[in-house]
Amino acid sequence: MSKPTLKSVAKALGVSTATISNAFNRPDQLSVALREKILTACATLGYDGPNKAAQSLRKGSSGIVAVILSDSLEYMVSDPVASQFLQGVARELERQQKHLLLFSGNSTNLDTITDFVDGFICYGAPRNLALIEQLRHCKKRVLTVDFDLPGRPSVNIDNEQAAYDSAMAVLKPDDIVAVLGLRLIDAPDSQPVGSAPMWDNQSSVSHRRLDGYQRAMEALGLTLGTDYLWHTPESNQEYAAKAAKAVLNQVPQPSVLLCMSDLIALSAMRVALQLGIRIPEQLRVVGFDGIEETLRYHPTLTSVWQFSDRKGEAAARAFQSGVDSCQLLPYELRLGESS
Amino acid sequence: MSKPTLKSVAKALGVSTATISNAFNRPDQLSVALREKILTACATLGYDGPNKAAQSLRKGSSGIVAVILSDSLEYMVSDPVASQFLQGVARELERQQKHLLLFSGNSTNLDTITDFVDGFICYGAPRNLALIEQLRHCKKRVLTVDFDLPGRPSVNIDNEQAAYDSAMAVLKPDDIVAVLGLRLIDAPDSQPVGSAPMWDNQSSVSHRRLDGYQRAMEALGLTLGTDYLWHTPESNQEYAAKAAKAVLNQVPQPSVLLCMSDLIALSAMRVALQLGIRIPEQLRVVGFDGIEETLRYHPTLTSVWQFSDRKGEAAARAFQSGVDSCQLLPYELRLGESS
DNA sequence: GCTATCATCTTAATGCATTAAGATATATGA
DNA sequence: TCATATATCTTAATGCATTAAGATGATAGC
Repeated sequence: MSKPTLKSVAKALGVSTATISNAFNRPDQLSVALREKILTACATLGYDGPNKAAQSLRKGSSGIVAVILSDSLEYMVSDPVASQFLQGVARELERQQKHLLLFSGNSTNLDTITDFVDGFICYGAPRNLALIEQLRHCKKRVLTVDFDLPGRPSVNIDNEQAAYDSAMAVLKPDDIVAVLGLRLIDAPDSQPVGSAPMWDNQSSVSHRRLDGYQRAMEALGLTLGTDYLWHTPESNQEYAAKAAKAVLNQVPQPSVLLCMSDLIALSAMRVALQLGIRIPEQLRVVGFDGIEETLRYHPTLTSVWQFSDRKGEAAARAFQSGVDSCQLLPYELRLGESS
Repeated sequence: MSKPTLKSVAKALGVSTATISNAFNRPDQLSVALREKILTACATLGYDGPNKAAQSLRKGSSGIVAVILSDSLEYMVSDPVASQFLQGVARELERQQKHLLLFSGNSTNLDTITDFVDGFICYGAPRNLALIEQLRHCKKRVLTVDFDLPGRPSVNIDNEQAAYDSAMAVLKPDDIVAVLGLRLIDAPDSQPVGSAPMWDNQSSVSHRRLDGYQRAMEALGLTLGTDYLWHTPESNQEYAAKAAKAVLNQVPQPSVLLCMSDLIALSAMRVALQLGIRIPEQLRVVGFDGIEETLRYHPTLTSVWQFSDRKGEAAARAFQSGVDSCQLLPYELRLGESS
């Protein structure tokens, strides 16, 4: 005996397939008695409802939402900001009774899964540029987070303004400023951005934040020295430490470190302490993101809290809603002992 | 104009649908010239290959493999052992050109996705017992890791033997032994297992490891005191610290701590040092898993390395192979400064 | 008693593709 | 030259279900 299908069940009961389908999908379309009968029959026959793949083919939607992570799964999962975001998405999707398909931004090909999903929530610009092209032309719903795709809805915070706010809260007129963690393309190690920068053409959040930092500096008549702006390939301990070490050994020594993430800021503070630099007396540090770990660390970090989990929820909701607007979420500047 | 389909493309070119299908799936079934023509026509028409959902329906396989995590996504992602495993699975699946669908062990219902996937790789016993029942009767391929399901293939290490080995390498005839991290069901906080234990009926790895620890103790004529065996709900800092504190304050004080994970062991060592207990002079500690963090910590930990990433790869390979055997992977006992 | 309405069920078209088996035409070998 | 093999393409059955529109009989209203 082969697997039971709508058809086989219908035949077994001597009713039409439409009726069986209705028994599962539109109970008001048939009598209660018959429905009961059908349902019990299904149970004994081992039929557990309409095949979802066929359903998806017919209805044109599967209930699966793909989340495209900018980098590899492994990296994303280890980054507290990203995994918070993921948790938020997962939570909201669960509410909607939908499913989450994780997709790496390193992948080359979207259309292995496009047909299975209702659309894509794209978190950050995918590492693989080909993916961006594919997302542009994708026929399914696409919502971006932390980066923009022309004509697509997005969820973000005002990175420029937030960076400006945090810098303004910390900077003084005679500061020497360094910025850590600008994200360049195809630069595999930490390095100074230099005078001929390989600008990231994807308008990543780090560039928006840099804009904000620089606006604040201009407001105070400060300039950013060439070797005081560093790229890091990822927000991790080692890359950040390398950049921090280099920058803190510059002459003159920076008095303020504006960082693109809390992880980078934490790492930089550790380096500073190792170098015997006192925080905040000799060096003030500003982070970005707002992660729990900064609360347990001393000195606590001045940072922009963007509540990534809520961002995840908002993204999943916006995806579901079908609205095509670009949503800006609130952020919160929290002053810590580091400034 | 609606979306192009196999049919519409066929009509546009004046050939049969079979030919179009063959152009994509079986190039040897048609002339090179026609194939070229079809492919370019598809490009201009905006048809990018057969719909995968329909394909999956027809072929009966989708190329998507679901990984069921024992706990919530959030927890799994924060546990280095689990996320290592995940990385391994992701890596191997990528090689196979398959896709990874992450599924939480807290979920209640499998059949929302069953029809979309080729099967399940189940990592640890799902928190939600209903899932286990569903996996038992699941018609798709199911492979388990770190726990067993009758009649299903599995990938694991010999937890009992590994635990035995590590304990034998550390224990001395007059030791006072404590065991930390047995996993009970439905016990939400750290607690002594006590004399009337709520045994975990799922043959979790922690029980196998306990078996090994106890076999080693018996071999040396040692017994495990009632309050020297503690449950923790998860392998995290707080739960572990609570258990460790309690156990280390027992009289007589334990001289050996056999832990169910490295995370627990690390946490226990921190507690011990805080209590002024010297390691390994006054207390020897044994972990389980083998995680990078233990290498950076001093004293380094004696532990069983089970190489979770390789386990992930092995699982994905075994899943793909279709073989129904229960595979035991090698482990490695590494002695550290903690013993 | 007759028609309009309603509840209940069926028919049949449809979604998008795969694939075994059949149909042509062309090339091959003796 | 004729029969056979080969290359190339088509037919039609199939996978599993949804859903608008039609059929049937029962109920209600007048």
